Amino acid sequence: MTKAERTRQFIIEQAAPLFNTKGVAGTAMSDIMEATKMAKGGLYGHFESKEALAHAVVDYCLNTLGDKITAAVSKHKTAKGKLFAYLDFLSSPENPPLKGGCPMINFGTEADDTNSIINQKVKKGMEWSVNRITNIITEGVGNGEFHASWNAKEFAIKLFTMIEGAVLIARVMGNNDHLHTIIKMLKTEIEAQVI
Amino acid sequence: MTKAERTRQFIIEQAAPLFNTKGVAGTAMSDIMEATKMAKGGLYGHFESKEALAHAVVDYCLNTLGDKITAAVSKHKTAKGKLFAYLDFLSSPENPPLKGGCPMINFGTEADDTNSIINQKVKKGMEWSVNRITNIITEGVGNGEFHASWNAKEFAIKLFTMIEGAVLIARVMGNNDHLHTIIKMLKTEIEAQVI
DNA sequence: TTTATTATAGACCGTTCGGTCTATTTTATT
DNA sequence: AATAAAATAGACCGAACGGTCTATAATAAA
Repeated sequence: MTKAERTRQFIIEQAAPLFNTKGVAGTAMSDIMEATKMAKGGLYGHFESKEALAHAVVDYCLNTLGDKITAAVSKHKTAKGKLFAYLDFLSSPENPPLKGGCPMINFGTEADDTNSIINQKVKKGMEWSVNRITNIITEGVGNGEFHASWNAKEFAIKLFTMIEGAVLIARVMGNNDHLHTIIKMLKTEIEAQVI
Repeated sequence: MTKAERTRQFIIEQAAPLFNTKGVAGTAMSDIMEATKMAKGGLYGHFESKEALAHAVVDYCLNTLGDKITAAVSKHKTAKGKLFAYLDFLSSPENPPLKGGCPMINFGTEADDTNSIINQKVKKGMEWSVNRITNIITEGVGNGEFHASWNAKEFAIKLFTMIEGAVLIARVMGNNDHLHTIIKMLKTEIEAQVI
């Protein structure tokens, strides 16, 4: 890793929480100068525009989140264990994977009507998430852990939808009461499919 | 309604789709000047700041949405009919209640970390929404339409969470496939509680 | 119709925006 | 240690930002 690559990565990491909390439009390059303690020329030597930096930050946030989920999930061997780990991972926003909350919600909401490149990135992230959950369930059905009649894709959509909705609501409400309620319900539904 | 009141309302209505699609930070007063065909002085005669206009717009969006839902729901007499009307109302974003999507998602996401006044407004809107759904279910349980064992509050939270999640995902994905799946599932769950 | 009041246009203000450019420093190569 | 290359600081730029102010125009009251 060259110095340039390290500095580039450093900028992304410092900028990520700013973009994720204040939005792309709400974050100024001067904010990032302050966070990195770098001058303007230094930043623009690594990114040709604020837009380009925003793209790198979105990629970084999405990848970081995915990696952390993978780490949490892959600790378990059973499909049920993996699904529960996925849910538990999200239910402890005291130790949040990323400052500012879920980047799919934040960047997705800001970009949907105004920035097709970021919108596409988030879309891919969402598809990837649903597919990951679907695969875990399919696996569990395949090895006899869950009832064969369980519609993996449909429940994956339901789970992902409920999680995203609950995380959004938790952020706005400023507490995790509903989030915990939702996760409890999802766990009950999963449990009901265990043979 | 005085002229000033009418003009003020006109500005809010023209500004609402802008704030709701591009965000508060992403919308400039010059955008609103263009939309209203008014000069800067005209706008600032009715609102002391962009922030004050944003507050009025958030109130307007939330109230408009609430009114339209009320209108759709109150056409029906049974609790099941009301719940279905609520779901159907949201499942036709071809005829959206508001350009830019759900204002609770849009303003809630932008404001959660940066604007406590708007955050509070959205929070109230969410609590109002959950209460409204809870009341419909409680009513249905009370008049023997639904099973007495149904936990109204819990299902209301679940319904609202799934709807918000699904609307968010529909916006990012650019289609309503998952939204329809979710609504179908919710209708099935409601149906299962009908006596 | 005159008069008092209100609403509006648009020039203007200081600040901040994203972005450029060059001189200088730091790093890597030999 | 000398040199070539890369990285950085910060002055600078024009445009756009939110906001003010005053002269004028439209409205309402008499």
